[in-house]
Amino acid sequence: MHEALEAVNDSTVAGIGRLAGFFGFSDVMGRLYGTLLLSPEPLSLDTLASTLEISKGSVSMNMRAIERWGMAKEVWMRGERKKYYRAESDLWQVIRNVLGSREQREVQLALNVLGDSIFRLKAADEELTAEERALARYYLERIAELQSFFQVAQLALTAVLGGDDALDFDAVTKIEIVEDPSP
Amino acid sequence: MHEALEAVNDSTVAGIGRLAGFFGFSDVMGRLYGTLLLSPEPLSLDTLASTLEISKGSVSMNMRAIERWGMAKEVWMRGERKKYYRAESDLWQVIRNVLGSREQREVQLALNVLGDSIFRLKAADEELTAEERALARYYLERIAELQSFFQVAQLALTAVLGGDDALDFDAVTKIEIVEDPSP
DNA sequence: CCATACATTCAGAACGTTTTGAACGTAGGG
DNA sequence: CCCTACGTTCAAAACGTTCTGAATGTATGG
Repeated sequence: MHEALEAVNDSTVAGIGRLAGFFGFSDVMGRLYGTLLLSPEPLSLDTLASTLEISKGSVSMNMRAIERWGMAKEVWMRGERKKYYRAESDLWQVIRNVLGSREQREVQLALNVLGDSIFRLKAADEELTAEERALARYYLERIAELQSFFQVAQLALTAVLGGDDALDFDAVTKIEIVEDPSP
Repeated sequence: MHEALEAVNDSTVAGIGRLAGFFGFSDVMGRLYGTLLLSPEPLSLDTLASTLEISKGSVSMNMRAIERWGMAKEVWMRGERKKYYRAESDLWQVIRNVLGSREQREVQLALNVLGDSIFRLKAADEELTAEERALARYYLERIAELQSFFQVAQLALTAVLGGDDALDFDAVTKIEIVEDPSP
């Protein structure tokens, strides 16, 4: 294998690991995904374990997570007993999967909590002393700002997700079937 | 203090801690910032420590980080020997500070690495066997996709940062001076 | 219905990160 | 010029997270 190819592979896999870490996944998940992404052929768990020099156990668990996130699909190879995986190569699809099912929920939850707070403060208004009432108004100002932040975030999310939040359920449910390439 | 005010304070501080964690800071930094954000008056290190029930040392170190990120300013109170802090209450300013100095760098670095990889692969092309050349082309496809992702990220960043990447250097350099409110 | 080859699981180890608290440094008031 | 009140620092401890590897589960071919 040419040195340039190896170097590029290494830095790309490492980079995707870093990116995964940024998105709140473990680096290993990213490196597994990166390795698959740069392999024209599906890879087996054993291959992944020896390539990345991590234990089989870790590969097994991380690959299941990767699969659940729609970042890779299992590929059944005729005549093989091993499990093979192929990366979902459409990066934007992967990003939509993650944003759609994780960040979306998070943002919605935050907006609910903020809405609740506003309600509580308004409901309690009558029972408050003058001093408390001033503080309540102060809270409301701050909370309104937080609300506007999360509303912008929500807008940005729905923009990336393409208007409606249609997720790619195929990614997690289907198994691709490939003919054995050898005769 | 009315129960509703306390409840709202708690959930907001906890929520901002969560948000901070999401952005790659420690939860404690977020809770400190949240506590300051919901206080009309600047708070001292001691107050913060006892309010959040964490050690003085932790408050000291985290507050310095918060200050460096432009999330709060030190406020010198006449006649007081304690250090007081006030939150930067313009949330968008805070977000611009963070995105501008951290994510921006990260994205730029990624784009550089990817550009490098493309260069390396093209430069090595002649020395490759047919098989290696096919793999190199495969890599280039995948790397091009990564590039497009980071380019979109860069666009989004410059959009939020408001065209040019003007940072608020005041946030980290100035110290606000407040008159002693008591006679 | 074994024997084999693989995948999965999970308790414990290893690791990195965060927190604490005691020791130290420093400045202002008396 | 000392005493006090505060801030800072950092080694050790606590903690949470991730990894490993042996034990276990499972399916396939013979």
